[in-house]
Amino acid sequence: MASNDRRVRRTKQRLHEALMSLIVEKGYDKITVQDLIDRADVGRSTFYAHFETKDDLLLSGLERLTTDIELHLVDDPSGAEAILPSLGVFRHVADQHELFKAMIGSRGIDLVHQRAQEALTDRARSNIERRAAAGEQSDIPVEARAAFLAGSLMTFLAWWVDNDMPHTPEKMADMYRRLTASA
Amino acid sequence: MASNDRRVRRTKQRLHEALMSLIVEKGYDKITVQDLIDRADVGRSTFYAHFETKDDLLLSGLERLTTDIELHLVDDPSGAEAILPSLGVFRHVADQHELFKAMIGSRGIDLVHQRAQEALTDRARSNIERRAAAGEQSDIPVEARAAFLAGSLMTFLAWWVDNDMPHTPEKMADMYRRLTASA
Amino acid sequence: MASNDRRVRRTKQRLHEALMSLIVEKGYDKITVQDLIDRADVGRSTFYAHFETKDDLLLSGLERLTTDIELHLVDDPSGAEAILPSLGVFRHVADQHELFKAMIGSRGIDLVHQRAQEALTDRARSNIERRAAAGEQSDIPVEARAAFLAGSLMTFLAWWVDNDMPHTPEKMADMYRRLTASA
Amino acid sequence: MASNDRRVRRTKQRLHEALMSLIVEKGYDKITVQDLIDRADVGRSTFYAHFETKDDLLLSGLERLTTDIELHLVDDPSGAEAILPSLGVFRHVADQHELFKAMIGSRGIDLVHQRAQEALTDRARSNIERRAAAGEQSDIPVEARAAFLAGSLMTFLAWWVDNDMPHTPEKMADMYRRLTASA
DNA sequence: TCCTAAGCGAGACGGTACGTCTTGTCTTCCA
DNA sequence: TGGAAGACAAGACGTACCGTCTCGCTTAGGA
Repeated sequence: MASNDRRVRRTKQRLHEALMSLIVEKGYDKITVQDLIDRADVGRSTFYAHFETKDDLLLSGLERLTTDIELHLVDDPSGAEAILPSLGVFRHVADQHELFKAMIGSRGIDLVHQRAQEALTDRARSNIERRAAAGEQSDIPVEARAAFLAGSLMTFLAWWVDNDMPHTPEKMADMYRRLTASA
Repeated sequence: MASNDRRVRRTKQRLHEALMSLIVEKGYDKITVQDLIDRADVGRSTFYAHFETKDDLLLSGLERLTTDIELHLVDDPSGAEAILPSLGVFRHVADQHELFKAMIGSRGIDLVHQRAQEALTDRARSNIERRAAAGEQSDIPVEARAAFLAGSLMTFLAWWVDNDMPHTPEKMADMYRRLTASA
Repeated sequence: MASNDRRVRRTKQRLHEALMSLIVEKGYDKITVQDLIDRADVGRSTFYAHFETKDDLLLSGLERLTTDIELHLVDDPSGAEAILPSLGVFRHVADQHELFKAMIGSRGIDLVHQRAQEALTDRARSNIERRAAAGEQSDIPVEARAAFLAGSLMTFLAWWVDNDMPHTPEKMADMYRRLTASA
Repeated sequence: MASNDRRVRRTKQRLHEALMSLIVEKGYDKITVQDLIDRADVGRSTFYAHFETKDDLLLSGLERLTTDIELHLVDDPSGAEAILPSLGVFRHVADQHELFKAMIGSRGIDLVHQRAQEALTDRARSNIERRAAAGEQSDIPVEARAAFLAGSLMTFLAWWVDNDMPHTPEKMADMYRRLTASA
């Protein structure tokens, strides 16, 4: 039913918002289902009608996050094409510093880290393969290069938000580009 | 009392062994304190007399791990000096593949990942500073370089054990050296 | 609207039938409102539009039961007048053995037991009073006699259906008459 | 271990006391497990370590009740031997009027009613059989007589406590004896 | 050889969170 | 416009672990 769809969407939305605010406030691990339903003003069974577990709620909200990240993986217009153009990502993360610190910082959420890394790896792999098709060569396996590029970008992002962004997004992106120049 | 020391050491040892075997069997997260004391054949209060929590038991056993890793961070005798000479580490990890997969693989234990990364970062930082004192220069901040080198090595290790070591330690170390040549 | 009245009556009827069949199948206590509306093929809100609770549904259907019982409390034409002429009741219960076992057996439904006992007590009381007006005397209070007669008949009925009617209705009625001869 | 036995016994005792006081205060049906553990100052898991359900707690405490009742089923010293000598029981019930009203009154607890009736039936049956062995005869089956005597006594007790004991125990016992004289 | 204090196993305990279940209310759609 | 469908808030249920605790038994060193 359409009307129910609307109600359902509203309920899920409230739970996602509750989750996000609680992650920033007290950290994902300390959140209980009771916290979530109190904050979202939702019944316990309603929670379990829509999500299997707390992790399920988190993951279902993560698609937006990874989509967002991918949308920001666009080339700096002024520069040469990079395998993982990171400037947009650094800027996006800066915009929601607190949330990203709680999510992908070193004390962040494992699940988020994994998903984000997967998304970056996928993007890196397809870009590498596109270049390979265009004639570029490397004797380092594609998978290893993709993992390396994605992993070091995640590390860089985590280090950056952990230390409350000691450099500008531009400087970070520049350092990342130079450090991975050999890849 | 010497005898008590001996008994205490034996009790702790049994708990550490129980932890390690259970990590490989069912994964750290699924282990309960009850599992540990059953496996170690130890009383519940005895566990809590020696360790505050399951994490505490893990961490107290981790010093050996990080020490081990540091011991293997030695220069390949044949090659030039690297900031993070990784060959020994890849070899060491290969020797205990199952355990390291459960500990530092992408589905591994967060705490271990953090500690290992800290250890690598510390080593990287001090090596960079030693070189700086020797005249080498870089306009990328030491902290960023150290985080990058340690993080990408961890990522590489995780990718390697996740995929059940598709390459030899020598090939991995070579790839790591070349990919980080710009750092 | 007459048509609505008809629909309403039909809905109530279906719920009553669902209740009766479920009582025999799984026992009153285990029945949930969901069971009832599934069986009656009725919406949840429809149930609550007509009945406040499961007990309410039961009670509203009970009037027929007590009326029935009262209709069967008629004198055995061949015998002397009894305060509670039980033969018709035993026969009526025998006709719907399963249902009455689930309703007034010792594992039956409390509410039904209470209502039936009330009905019997009322009848006993008015019969006693009619006799008293006709000159009969007893130094045992009316209320006590009525409670006694009704209660022991209920007990007898319960014992009978619990044990799957080990005697004929005639034998039961005869025993009841003789055991309560002093009352 | 003796010490644990002592602790366990104390815990169970507190739960039984909590149950009894709550039965009088709000009625058995409205009591939740949470009420019980709050009142007894006991942890939730402790409750479930000792009792499967609320009913289990009730039943385990009921043995004392039925034993009590049986102990009071003794002959009135002054009178002739009765199958169910009720005076002691009426007196015992009077002593704990509130509790028994909540337990065996018509709005009482089904489980208790059943158990008490079983206990009375057993006693009646064995007394009847003893008499039969001594030469007494009746053409009414033993089971029917026992059920009748026990059931009518329960009814009488229920009626008495429901109406807040309108007669003395002696009067009640006397009425019961005379009403069941034919049995 | 006995004494005594610590280490220890066993497991009861209070407490917290879980995921499930049922209730009675409320909202929307549809015939 | 009223019944059907079913989402929802509320809250009790029984389970799983946690970290604390009390209790006796063992055990080994010092008297």
